[in-house]
This record gives sequence, structure tokens and C-alpha cells, in this order.
Amino acid sequence: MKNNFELMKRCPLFANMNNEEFDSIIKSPYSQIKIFLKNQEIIAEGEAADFIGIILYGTVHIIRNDYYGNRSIIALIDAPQIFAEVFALSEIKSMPISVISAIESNIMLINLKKFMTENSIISSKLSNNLLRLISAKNLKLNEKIEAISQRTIRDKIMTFLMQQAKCHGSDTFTIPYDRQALADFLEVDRSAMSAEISKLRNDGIIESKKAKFKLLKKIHDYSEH
Amino acid sequence: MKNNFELMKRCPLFANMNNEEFDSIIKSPYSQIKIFLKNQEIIAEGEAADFIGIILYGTVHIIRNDYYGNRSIIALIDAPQIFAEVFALSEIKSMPISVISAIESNIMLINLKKFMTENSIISSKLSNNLLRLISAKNLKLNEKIEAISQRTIRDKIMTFLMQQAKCHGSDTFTIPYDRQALADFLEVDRSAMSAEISKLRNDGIIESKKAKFKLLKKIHDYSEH
DNA sequence: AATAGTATGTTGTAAATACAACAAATGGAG
DNA sequence: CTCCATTTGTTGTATTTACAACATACTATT
Repeated sequence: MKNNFELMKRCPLFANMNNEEFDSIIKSPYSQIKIFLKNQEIIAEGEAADFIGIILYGTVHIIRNDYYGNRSIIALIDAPQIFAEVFALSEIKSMPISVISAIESNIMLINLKKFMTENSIISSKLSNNLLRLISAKNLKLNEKIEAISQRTIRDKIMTFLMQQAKCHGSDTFTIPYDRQALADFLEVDRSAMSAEISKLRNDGIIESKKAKFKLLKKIHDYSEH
Repeated sequence: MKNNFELMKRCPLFANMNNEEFDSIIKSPYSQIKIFLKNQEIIAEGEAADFIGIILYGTVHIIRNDYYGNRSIIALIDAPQIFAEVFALSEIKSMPISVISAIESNIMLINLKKFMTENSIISSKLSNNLLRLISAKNLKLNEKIEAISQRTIRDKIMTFLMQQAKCHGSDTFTIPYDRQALADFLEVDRSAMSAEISKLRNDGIIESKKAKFKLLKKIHDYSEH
């Protein structure tokens, strides 16, 4: 278990905490560490949304059931990340999703609201870390929406590439996805996307080789017409 | 200005605060209230991302400049809402967007990090309010992504309607959008969406009249084939 | 270097979409 | 009620897409 705690300390949720503070979280009556077997339910849909989860070891699946009862995996989360934080922090009463252990996993569950009302010193560090984490996630979600809300694959690709150029501060950069992962991120068909990337190359809008891209300057309109 | 403060107190950022706490925010050296004229820049792209904005009166536009210099309005925000909070709270150094006053507006700007390090009691309330606000926004963004990442208009509509049914807790509900607004939200063409809603009605999947919808049960597969 | 396995690119086709132009319905205001 | 403005629905067409099936390129292992 000691290794788990070392990994856990690297979780951004516990940034800037010393060992004492860390221990007081682990030993709090509002936190618990449990082992979940493969496919075991960690949080069930409809349960009270009180707990934030920290994955010490393993992987979890976030599962959504739609109106007609169809189940779909909407996210995979690995150690040492956290899950369910936005439900525990918003004013949602009950969980709209379930969380399942994908493999045997060690999970720490913290009743956030109760813990924070009784541990005000640590809480301010926790709050700051949570604010940083959730804000960063928010920014990523906004960027994704900006890209996938474009009407054509070409526009989705270009919007994504311009975001990357901006955040790398250069017209030449390497993206963190292979073709299939990029297609999944942009929510389009991989082969159609691949074809469009080739077109953009032929049209002299970009240069690209695998994950390395270059936006060719002085072209202010990347549309075909 | 007094009316502004009354409106401001209703801003969810200041929930659960008494008048004293409220005053100490207004009088802090790290907060300032400014009047901006129409089209005047409140925050410029590239500036340090230190300030959170609270609209006391007026409307602001969030503006994005892409790689090729094209400007687009990505959001309109009214009083008494806040803006730029995710930038001030994440580890972003400089603003990736600009904020412009759409009309003459009264804006409170708070240097959040500085304010919070020097006002720990109020900060915990502020933190909690921010966590609630940003988490709620996060949930909305996730729902939107779930809907618009569907590959067909029919699936986008059905995903959206199932979300609405779930959050209303009923198969009959009224959506908060007219047709054009829904099309904008789902990022599709309005007339194509309108046609698809008619199809869903003819196919016996839903009943609808204007903003009122009903999901017809026992139909577990709404796809055409 | 040969092989197998994966990733990426290409092409054809049926289906879905945006777009435009228009029709019908709705909702106020006088 | 009538007129006008706005919203919603309908239809045709050119464009874009998903999908499938296959070709080529790349990578790691022996």
C-alpha cells in the first residue's frame, strides 16, 4: 500500500500538501480506501452525489444509461486521477452516471462536503487544487466544443490545428494523438478525416507527417472555394 | 450604484455572504469597479490572466482570434454573471481570449489570487461558490458534448431530448430553446433539424408541439433501420 | 531481411447534411 | 379581424459524410 500512497501524493488533487496534511486526509473518518474487483460498481447511478473518488491503483469506467436503458462508456480514468468531483461539488442530488472498476482497483472515496466543513485548513488547499483541476478541465472542454462544433471535417481539423499552434506558440508542432485518437476526439470517421488531411496537404494549407504538423502562413482562408 | 450592488448580491459568486463580507470584497485593494463604454476592451488577449470579472450592469462579448486572425464572438454574458474565472483559476499565464463591453457596462474586476491569499475567511466561501459554479458549468459542457458528438442530426436530437427527459424526471417536458436556438446549441442547420423532428414525429418516436416534447416509451431503438 | 501486426492513406457509394428558397403557422399590434 | 413580423415546417440539390473494403507505409521482432 505504501507505493499507492507515493503515487497518490503525485495526484494533482494533493499538490502543495505536506505529509501531515496528507495523513490527516487518509485518517479522516470521511475518507475510506476500498478494493474493487473487476466490473464491481464503485458508484451507482441514483446514489447520493457525496463522494469524490481518487484512483490509487487501477482504472475505472464512467457509464451512462440513457432514457431507453442503453449503457455506454463515456470515459476511462486511470490512477492517480480523480472522478465524480463535479457531481460532489455541484448541487446535483443524485449521480446521473455510474462508475465501474474496469480491473481490480484501489479507490479512495472522500465525502468532500463533510470533510471540508471539519478540516478548514486542509480544505483551503484542497479547494485551490480542485479549482485548478476543474478550471483546466473546463478549458479543455471548451476547446473541444469549439472544434467539434464546426460543420465540416475540414473545419474541425483546421480549428483543432489552430488551437494546437496557439498553445504551442508555433506554426510547427506535434499533436498528442494518432489518427484514430484524433478522429475519436473530433468525433468523425477516421478514413474521412485522413482523406481530408491529405486534401489540406495537397491544397497547400498544411504540411504534415504523422503527428507532426505545420500551418503554412499567409493563407488566411483555408476553405476550398 | 446602489441598485448595482443589490443585483450583485444575487450573483451566485456571492451566495451565502453577509453584508460585512460583501463590503470587504468591494473595499479590497484587489477589487475595482470600472465603467466601460460600448466596444471598449475589458480584457485583452495576451494580458496576464489574473482577474475575474463580475458584470454589475451591462453585457460583455467573449472574443476569440484564431491563428489566421479571424475574430469570432464565442459567448455573450449578462449581469449579474461572471467571466474569465477559469483563466484566473487555471495555470494559464496569459488570456487566450479578449473581453469587450457590448454596451456601456459596469464591471467589477477582482485579482482573485491576491485577494484570496489575503482574505482567508471570505476566500473559503468564495472558493465554495466558485467550485459550485464551475462544476455546474462543467456538467453542462459535458452534456453538450454528449449531444453534439453524435454523428447524425437524429441522434443529436434524441440524445438532447433524453437528457431533458432525465433532468425533468418525466417523458413529457418543455425545452428552454426555440428551434433556432436548439439548432445553434446542437450546432446543426435549423431547417435540417426541423425536418428531422418532423420525421421523428411521423416515425412515432416522439410527440412534439413547439417547445413541448414527449418521448414515446417502449421504443428502445429510435434509429431508422 | 522477412514477417506479422498496426497505423495510415485511398477510393467508391449510399446516406446524411447544409443551404437556399419558399410555404405555412403563429403571435402581436392596431 | 387584418396586417405584419417572426417562427416553424417543407422540399430540392449540391456537398459532405460515414462506411466499407482495400492499398500502402511503418514498426518491432525474430
